[in-house]
Amino acid sequence: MSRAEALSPTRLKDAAPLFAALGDATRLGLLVSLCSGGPLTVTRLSGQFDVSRQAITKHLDVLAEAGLVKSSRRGRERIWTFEPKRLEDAHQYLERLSREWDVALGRLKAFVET
Amino acid sequence: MSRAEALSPTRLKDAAPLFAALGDATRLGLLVSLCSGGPLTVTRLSGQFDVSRQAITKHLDVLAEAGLVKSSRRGRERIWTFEPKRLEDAHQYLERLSREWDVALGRLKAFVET
DNA sequence: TTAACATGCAACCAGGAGGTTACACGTAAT
DNA sequence: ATTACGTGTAACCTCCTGGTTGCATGTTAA
Repeated sequence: MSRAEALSPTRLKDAAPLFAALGDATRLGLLVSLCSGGPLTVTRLSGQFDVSRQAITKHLDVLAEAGLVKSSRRGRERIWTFEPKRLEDAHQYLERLSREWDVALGRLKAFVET
Repeated sequence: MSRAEALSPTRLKDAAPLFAALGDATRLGLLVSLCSGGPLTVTRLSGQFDVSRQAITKHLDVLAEAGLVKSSRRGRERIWTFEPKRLEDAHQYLERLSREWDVALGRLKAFVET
């Protein structure tokens, strides 16, 4: 594995869990809250949604597993914060795909013109 | 709904199904195949994966539902092609999120400096 | 016209995802 | 010291997802 590959997963297949984590309306809502509302606690977050605190905890665990959020304890409460790095990864995956597409289009154009 | 909103869904929540469609390794593989390998038929595609043709069909249906692929009949076979538009949408959703994050950081910085 | 091929459709199955309720436990506030 | 609060854990439920097999149907080729 090269250094470039170590920085962010090379294979597109590795992006699947990341996109899966983004593929839920509640989780996207949580990300937006943490983005714009700053670090928040679980009970605070669950006040903004129609599901129980425990359900929100599960969603946050999924986001944490994907590296999209991070948590830290402070006294009896746990603070959740947004983690922008992995979002950049997802961004790059999409760009890689569309680049591949553009290359294919280029090949097609070259073929047609022959 | 403004014209800009009509072009691509406004609410981030609407992005969930799109990301969910991307959140599966097999489906990402299909997209890559269709991107770089050009339009392909179902049986042709299923040759590249370890699952049955019917399973691949289901995945293609999911991708089509999300607007990521398109299909057309030609004789007895159905040709599947990549559809780059929605990928651009996903791209924009991610950018919107990170922009929101940057704005929040800016607010924090302004607050600290006061 | 028959045989081979590509697809469509339906039934079915196992496991995981998203949700709930109930309760235990540590920490803060009065 | 007691009460209130925030969280963690566990059991449970339902529904969807990803997968299978079997068979029917339409289309091309020999």
